[in-house]
Amino acid sequence: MNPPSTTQVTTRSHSVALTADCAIFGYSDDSLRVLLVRRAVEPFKGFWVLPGGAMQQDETLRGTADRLLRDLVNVENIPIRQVGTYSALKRHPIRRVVTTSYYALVSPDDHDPIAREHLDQVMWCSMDKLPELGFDHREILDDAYEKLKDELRQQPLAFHLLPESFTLKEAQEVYESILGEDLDRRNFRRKILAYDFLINTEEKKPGIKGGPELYRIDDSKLENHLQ
Amino acid sequence: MNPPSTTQVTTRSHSVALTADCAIFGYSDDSLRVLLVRRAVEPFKGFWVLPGGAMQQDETLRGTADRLLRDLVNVENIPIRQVGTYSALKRHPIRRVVTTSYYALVSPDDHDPIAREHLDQVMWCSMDKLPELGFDHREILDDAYEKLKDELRQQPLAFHLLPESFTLKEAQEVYESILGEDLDRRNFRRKILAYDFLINTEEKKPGIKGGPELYRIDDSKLENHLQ
DNA sequence: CCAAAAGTGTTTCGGATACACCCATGC
DNA sequence: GCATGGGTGTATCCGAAACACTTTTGG
Repeated sequence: MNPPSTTQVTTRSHSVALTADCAIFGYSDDSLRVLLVRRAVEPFKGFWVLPGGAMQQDETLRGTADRLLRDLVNVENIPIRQVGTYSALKRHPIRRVVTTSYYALVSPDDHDPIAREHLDQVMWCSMDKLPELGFDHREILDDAYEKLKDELRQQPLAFHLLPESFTLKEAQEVYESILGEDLDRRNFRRKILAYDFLINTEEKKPGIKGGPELYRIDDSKLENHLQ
Repeated sequence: MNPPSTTQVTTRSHSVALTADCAIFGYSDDSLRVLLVRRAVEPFKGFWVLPGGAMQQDETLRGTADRLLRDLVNVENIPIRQVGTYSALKRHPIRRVVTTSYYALVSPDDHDPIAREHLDQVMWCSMDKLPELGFDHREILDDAYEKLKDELRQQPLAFHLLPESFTLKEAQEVYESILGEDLDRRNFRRKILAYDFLINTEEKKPGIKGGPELYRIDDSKLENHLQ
């Protein structure tokens, strides 16, 4: 049995690299998607992976994740949550890399830019059709997706995946594709209309039979429901 | 906007130390307790902190946490969960230390040994009477406690805090002190007896009016309910 | 005008809560 | 024997789930 000296940092750092990896979720073309990037160098050259980067000296891990989001999708102040930290010995085949993962939710209003420039190196990949991922990113992504599902059941997060105005049907479809289950239309409407952050714009979405009403979010009120 | 090169580990490690800190919870003398150790060196010399240690070269963070538990309370194979990773720039005043926190639940059958030897450096501190903690350990402990509460509401974790045999009243008291609310006796009994992992030992606990029945856990069945 | 989708209310069910009496034991 | 705590069953409440018809619009 050791004395409490175990509480000190007694050992040298073995040049462990610290990184942040980010599962950036979006919703488009009727499916939940995650942003993947293609590795340009070994190891796992040519594999798709979650975007990630090394934590800089003057940065927190959260700061690293924020920076990735700025660089890749040019957004700030969107919901982002820490998921977990992965430290298996051989998760990176060459050197010791410990990574902390986050997930983030971006609206389709924001996630166009990058797609045009690096079509061959970046993709919004449907969660139904994931390729093999490099490193342990499949496990990291699965954990992030599970956490997203857990949180969505407890708070109305999914609206961050919708454009500025949307129909309730569209909101329901986002919920359904994240949770992977069908929801009753009337129960769903009742439930989310019970919140006070949905504003009926009094406009109707053209081009769709039935003439569905468009809603938008009162951001300041939505914040009361988060966390 | 950066190209996907952000996905590579391009920067040098700045000798960031990686540690694991552990909120080890136990239940004794009618209250939920957490194991604290007293810092023997600067910074925060003399302050109480959560037990923690540096991740070794051949170790995962989880391995570090397991080692702490072996050294401090001499237990293995008890429930342990990762809570979060803390990377604020000045959380350690001298060097950069990033820590990943865990919480663990130990039974009173296990948590005697250390207390005798290092009475002045280790204590099982009631969660109601926490001293000021060094570093950001108060925040880490609060987060761990919140996570414990969340998980307890969803799965029957608290039995790991009880001795081998116990009365339902004792189990209820553990639940009540973790959740911080009073529970109805009959509803509580109904709920946990509905699980199949409680075995009535047919013995009664002596020395208590009413002659309460003693129960024990069928570990293999309990496992079905965890995670 | 007809097909497709949107909008709306009520009933039912199940789990959680509230609650009161009898029984066993310690002193 | 009496005070204290243990053990048990039922009525109620509330949120979730199930369910069908009318209205609006596009073609």
